Amino acid sequence: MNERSFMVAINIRRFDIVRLGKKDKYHRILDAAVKVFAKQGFFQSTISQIAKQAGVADGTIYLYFKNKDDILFQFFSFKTKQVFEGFREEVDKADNAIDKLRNLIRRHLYEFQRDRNMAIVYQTETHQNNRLAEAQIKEMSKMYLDIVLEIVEFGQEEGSMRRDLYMGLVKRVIIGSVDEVINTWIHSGGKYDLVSMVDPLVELFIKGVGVNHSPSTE
Amino acid sequence: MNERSFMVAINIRRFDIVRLGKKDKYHRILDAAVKVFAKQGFFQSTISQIAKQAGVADGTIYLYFKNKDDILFQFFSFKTKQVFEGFREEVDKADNAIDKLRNLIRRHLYEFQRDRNMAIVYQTETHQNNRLAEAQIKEMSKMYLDIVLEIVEFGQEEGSMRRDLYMGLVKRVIIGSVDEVINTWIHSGGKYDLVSMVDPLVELFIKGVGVNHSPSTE
Amino acid sequence: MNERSFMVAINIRRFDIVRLGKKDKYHRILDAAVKVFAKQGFFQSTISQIAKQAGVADGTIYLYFKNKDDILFQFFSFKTKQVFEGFREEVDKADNAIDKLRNLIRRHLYEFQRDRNMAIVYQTETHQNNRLAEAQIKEMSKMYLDIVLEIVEFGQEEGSMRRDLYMGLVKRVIIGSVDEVINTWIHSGGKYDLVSMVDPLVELFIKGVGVNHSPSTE
Amino acid sequence: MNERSFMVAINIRRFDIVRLGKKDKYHRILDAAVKVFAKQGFFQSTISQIAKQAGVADGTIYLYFKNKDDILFQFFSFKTKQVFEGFREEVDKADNAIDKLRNLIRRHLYEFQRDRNMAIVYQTETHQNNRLAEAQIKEMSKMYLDIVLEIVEFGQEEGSMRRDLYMGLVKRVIIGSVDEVINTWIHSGGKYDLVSMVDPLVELFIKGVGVNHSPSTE
DNA sequence: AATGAATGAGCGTTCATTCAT
DNA sequence: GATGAATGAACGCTCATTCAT
Repeated sequence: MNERSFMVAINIRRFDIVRLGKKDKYHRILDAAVKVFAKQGFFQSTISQIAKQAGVADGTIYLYFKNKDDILFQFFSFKTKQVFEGFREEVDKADNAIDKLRNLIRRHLYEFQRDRNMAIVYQTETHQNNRLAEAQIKEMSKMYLDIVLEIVEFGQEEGSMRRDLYMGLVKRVIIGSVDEVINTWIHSGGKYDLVSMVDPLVELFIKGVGVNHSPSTE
Repeated sequence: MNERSFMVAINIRRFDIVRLGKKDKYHRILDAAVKVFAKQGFFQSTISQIAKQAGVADGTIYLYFKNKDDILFQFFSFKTKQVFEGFREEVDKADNAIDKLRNLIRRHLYEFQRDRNMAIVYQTETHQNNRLAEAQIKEMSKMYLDIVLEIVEFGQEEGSMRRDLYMGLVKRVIIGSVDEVINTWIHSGGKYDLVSMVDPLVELFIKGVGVNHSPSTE
Repeated sequence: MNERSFMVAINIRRFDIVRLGKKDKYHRILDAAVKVFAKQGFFQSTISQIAKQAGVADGTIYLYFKNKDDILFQFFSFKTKQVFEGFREEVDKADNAIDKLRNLIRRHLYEFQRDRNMAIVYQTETHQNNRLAEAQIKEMSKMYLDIVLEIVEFGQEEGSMRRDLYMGLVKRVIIGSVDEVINTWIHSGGKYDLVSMVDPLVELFIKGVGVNHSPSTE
Repeated sequence: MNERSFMVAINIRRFDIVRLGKKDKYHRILDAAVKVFAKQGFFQSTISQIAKQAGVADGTIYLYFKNKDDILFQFFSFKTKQVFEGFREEVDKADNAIDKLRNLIRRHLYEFQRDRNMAIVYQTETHQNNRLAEAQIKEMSKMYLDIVLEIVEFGQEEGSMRRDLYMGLVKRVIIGSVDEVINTWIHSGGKYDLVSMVDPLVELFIKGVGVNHSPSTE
């Protein structure tokens, strides 16, 4: 008797969810930050610049991020990490080592081409002694290294790759090469198609630059 | 009565004068800066830290460098450039492409292992969108790329390297790989011998990771 | 199809409605504020902390208080003032000066012991050059001083107190002493019973610390 | 021959020492800070205001103080502490308890009258839950309490003070009274002579406000 | 030449207050 | 009324650079 019941009907259209979600502003800021970082580097970027780019007040940023460092941290924790996690499934799609490698690199180039600002920030901050996101970077780096290692070992078992390889070096050659290809693309202004580099790149890894020494021994 | 006179005798021997000469202090500051930059990155380093490390006053730095940026500029202009200029002669010593490549990389690894702080600063700041030393970096980068290009073309003419190579890619694979090998060494704390990586690295470039395809043609 | 409907049933019992009434919320906020001020001081306290402590939203506070300063103002205007107004009747209950003084101080100690947070805020902010609640503080202070003055004059007339007293000083000695007794109690963590201090305190005021010089003159 | 001797005569007049010593600017800033704190309270004061008052740049303050808190800390550590340390010798000058007490309070009032800004800041910040200078404040407070205790015990032994005193209370009455006398003086604008309060104050402590009860016992 | 105290612009961050919902 | 996201002014503090000595 002392109770009253209210029946409340709430209609939420998809549009509203997208437009008003907290996620919305979070991502707007994160994207703005990545854009600013890409242009000027983390330390040269100011909160004011990011806020302006995101179209919010300076203080608003602190509703979504603990501090400036945290923006970079979250970039690596969520934005980049997610990209790297996609690599795994791409590799699993193929059933032989060379295709696996090709899929991995293609996806890598594709994702980085797709979001050039992310690519720039990733390449830049990853080569820094940044204690800020060290754990995240190490984790992603290890994930990538492990996938490559796995692919090469798979190739050795299926007989498509040499058994006398210094694995530590193979990993670095592949990763370093992809890295450098992306860097060159970035510094060129992103003018040409990055993904089309996959096939010649993989071919180089497999066959090397040397001419073929007839029979077998080396 | 309110005045006191102090008589101070100061003896300065020629040796001291020489030891503190301009050339000397310039390098002391530059070395100190590189050490500090290596540890904390350019933007995180302060003039005070550099001055302290060099054993001079803050203001003294401005007698030798225009400003903070100029220190990095001069690092690339003189310290690093000189290292890269040594690469040329190393390449000329060999008379076949593969040895030329081997010599180039060996010298590269040797020099970077020799001065780890330089290696760190080079690797770090080179991957930045640093307008500060952009021209210097591009010049060195081009010099390196040209040497590699030259070597590969030489290899093609002497018949030791394939003619169907996408040269732009070959250059990036070689440079990216060396870069990554150095990076790994740096992050490992410089524990192992970097130079010993040359031979397996060159072998990888030449032969690739794939198994040998029967007869001859490729 | 893009729309979703949520039906939410909310049950609110009369009890809750009553419990959240306006009067109630005002006091909840004021109490919360006093608690927070007591712990951290006025300037170190934030509206957010008060809101959290009161269990309301930040904005809600501005429905009951003009601004942050106003909270302190109202603390002195209503919470503390009311306590001080109770002193008057306590004094009137007694019919001789010494008992009047005893009653005044007992009530003072009792009320401050009863609400330790109020005591802390009162003691702290009262010693500040706070323009915020200056008028209120002066008024209460004057009210207290007047009561003490009245008591002493009463004592002089009834013959229980010396006539050669510097009244301005007597007031300050009494007030300052009570103040200090409360301060000490606060800083001790409020461990012991404050009210039990009345009798020895009044005895000290009356007899002083000196030994009694028999006859009369001194 | 390789050696050269320089004889340098340095004349330093007392004036220069006083005017240029590092101490000079340190004290200028500290005095300025105390002035600003006195007017507006610690939390309401800004570094800019202090710098302006001291006639230096904002940054200069950080050459002499670790941070804003440190200014208050040093105020208590050096400026105020020194004043309190002077109390001891004043007490030792007298040979009976009552004169000791009189000397203590006279010096206290004298020093606080002499530097009104110090007095204000001391009275204000001392009544705050300031974790900033807590240790310093407690130390001074204890020093003062101990001196008073010592004086009263001395008085008891020499027979000039009652033996049936609740010592904890006596200390608080004396300190609280002096405190309040100073507070009143401060809030009056420092118009009248504070030191002249000593004699009537001590007389009150000794004899109390009550009339003399003829014979002896009470 | 060498010093290092002094400067002050500029940044990251906080928080009282507002207002659309 | 109640909310809490958003605001932006204001502050403490840092540090590259200057300049009197």
